[in-house]
Amino acid sequence: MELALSLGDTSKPFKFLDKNPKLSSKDLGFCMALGSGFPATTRSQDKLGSHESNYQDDERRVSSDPPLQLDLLPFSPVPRGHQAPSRIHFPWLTDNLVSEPGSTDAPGRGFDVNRLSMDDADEGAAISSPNSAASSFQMDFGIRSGRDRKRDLEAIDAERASSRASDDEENGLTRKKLRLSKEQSAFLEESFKEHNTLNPKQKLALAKQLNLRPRQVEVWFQNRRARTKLKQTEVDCEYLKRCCETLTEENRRLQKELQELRALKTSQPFYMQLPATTLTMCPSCERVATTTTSSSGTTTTTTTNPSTTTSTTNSKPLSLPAKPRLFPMSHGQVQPHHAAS
DNA sequence: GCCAAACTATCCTTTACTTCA
DNA sequence: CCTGAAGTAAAGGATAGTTTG
Repeated sequence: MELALSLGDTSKPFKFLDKNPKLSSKDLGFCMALGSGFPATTRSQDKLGSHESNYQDDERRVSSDPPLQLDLLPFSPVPRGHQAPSRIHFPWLTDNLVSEPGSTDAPGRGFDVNRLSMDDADEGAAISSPNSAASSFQMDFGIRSGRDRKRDLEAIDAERASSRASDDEENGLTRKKLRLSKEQSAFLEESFKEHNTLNPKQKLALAKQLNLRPRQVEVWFQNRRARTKLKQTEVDCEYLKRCCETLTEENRRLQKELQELRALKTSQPFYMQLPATTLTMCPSCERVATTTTSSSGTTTTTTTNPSTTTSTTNSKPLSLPAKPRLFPMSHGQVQPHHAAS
């Protein structure tokens, strides 16, 4: 079990957005322009650690560039004068990222949650300003299912936590650990399926989409990679354990077989007069065949019924995948290998 | 071209917080 | 309500690769 790793180029979109109909076109219908300003992520840098400053550098680097259209999402920007596609409303998105569907408002304008349609409500992902989430959602709870309401509350909590975190950071206090919302986690998870590492642009794009700091996205991917590795280690461990058990059992069986052969040799001395027999393994089927060399020099590969030999009556196949099976099968039989012992 | 310092990204370990049984 | 286990966000250090002067 291996994770496919695709380190695409920076312009490569997240393919899951195309593949996942739930998240594609209609739902994730927004594009993003990274321009000169990053008001949400720009903050004082003197309190930041080394990692933090790295990402601040990233932000500065991007920020200093001319406005950059990221094609991380399913459709391209709508040309001036064209009808904008419908847009999804992520609760964690700020109103400066998403504009109302069909609205002529440019992104960056305010968003009125009261204008949400029922469809939007059913998506359970109404947009709101992170600073006014509670009041906005309260307006809508009357028409929401309990589950949607719960999700909304979770989103609000996440937003509040994020807001608290930012405030704390700005105040120089230690940032409290926040819990990512289910939507944020799911989105990150989908991103991880596409790329288990991020380049700076992807990181920034994800951070902006999810209203997280780039450092949070980075840390999430780090921890996610660690979880994947841990899981893989557990799987490997389990496999090796099974292999060990199987081999132990096989060893036990072969020891028993050896004892039986020795007993047979003692009771039937004429056995020693048989022609020399060697065991060879068939490279294609990985089974043992018996090759007997006669006194005249001709060799014959024999296939005998295992049931005629007491030493093989209790043979059973190993369950190890793709491992050589060192025991006689139906078309080959192990003859007593009576070396001088 | 070589080298050392700085920078950057990632991994690993640990801590602290949250959730849940 | 308390508690321990599990999950996970986050911090900090180590390391390796890259860039720069």
